[in-house]
Amino acid sequence: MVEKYSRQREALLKELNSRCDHPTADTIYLSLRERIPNISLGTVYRNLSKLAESGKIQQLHVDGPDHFDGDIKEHSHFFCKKCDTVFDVAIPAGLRLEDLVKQNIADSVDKQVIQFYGTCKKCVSVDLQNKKIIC
Amino acid sequence: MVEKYSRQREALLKELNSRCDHPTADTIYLSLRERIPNISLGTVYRNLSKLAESGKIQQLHVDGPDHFDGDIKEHSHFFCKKCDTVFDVAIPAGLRLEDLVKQNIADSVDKQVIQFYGTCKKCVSVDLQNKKIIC
DNA sequence: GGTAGTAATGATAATAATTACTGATTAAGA
DNA sequence: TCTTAATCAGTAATTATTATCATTACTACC
Repeated sequence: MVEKYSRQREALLKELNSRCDHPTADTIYLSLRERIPNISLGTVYRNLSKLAESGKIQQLHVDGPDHFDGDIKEHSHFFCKKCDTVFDVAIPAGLRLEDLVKQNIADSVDKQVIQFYGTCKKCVSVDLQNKKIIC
Repeated sequence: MVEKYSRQREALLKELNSRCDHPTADTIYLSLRERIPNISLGTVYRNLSKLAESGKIQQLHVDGPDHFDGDIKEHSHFFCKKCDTVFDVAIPAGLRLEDLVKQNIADSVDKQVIQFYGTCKKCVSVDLQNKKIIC
């Protein structure tokens, strides 16, 4: 399936790259409707998934609806539980993570979550086995 | 609101502490129904929220439904995108994070997410201001 | 430029996950 | 034992997200 240009997807990416907050799908939808009045929420979700899957944006799973980030450099986030704002945090190597956030953004840190996504060794070996059986 | 003992909440916590996977609310619900046949899914959600809020368990926001972890020590997780399994990862200080996961669990790491939760400086200063006005 | 093929769209329905409501039950202290 | 308030089961409602489908609009080729 060859990806085809679409005005909506382009606007979505531009919107996400031009703002420094970390909007939800709905926030982006409301924002885009000013320029593309009849854009549909489904189109926003569809393209956000597509952009996230191809690595052009980041999708952040948090309390409540997902947030999206146009900055794809590896970096951390600080979520304020009170005002629901998402802050960017750049982590220099060799620094205690929590201290860093506290320097500029956080008054207090309750919780720190580190997550990895990828493919586990078991799944890869199952793939190899299946290959053997088929070929 | 004084917290009152409940058989259901106790069973929930025990269940979560006795298993080493990271079940979803629904998985826990199905499991508990064997011992408490008429427990309701609402009760499971209500108590999971309560336990997570009071820090007795961890709630993991990921692709798809949330997962829960009875282990509240600070540690990382590895999510296999293929089999949807959640692995625990202990991170010794001073080690490159990604390398560690790759040692035992991961064949490949596509994405690493680091998240902080807490209260930002702005919110705290707003709180102070409000206090001034009221008192 | 015309047109065939197909990805993408808007509108809406459907699903999944979670939360809220309600009247009954039960723990816990007086 | 009596009272009160937290908790429950059952169910309805809400929220976030995904699927469906008929129509639109990119793209490649003539």
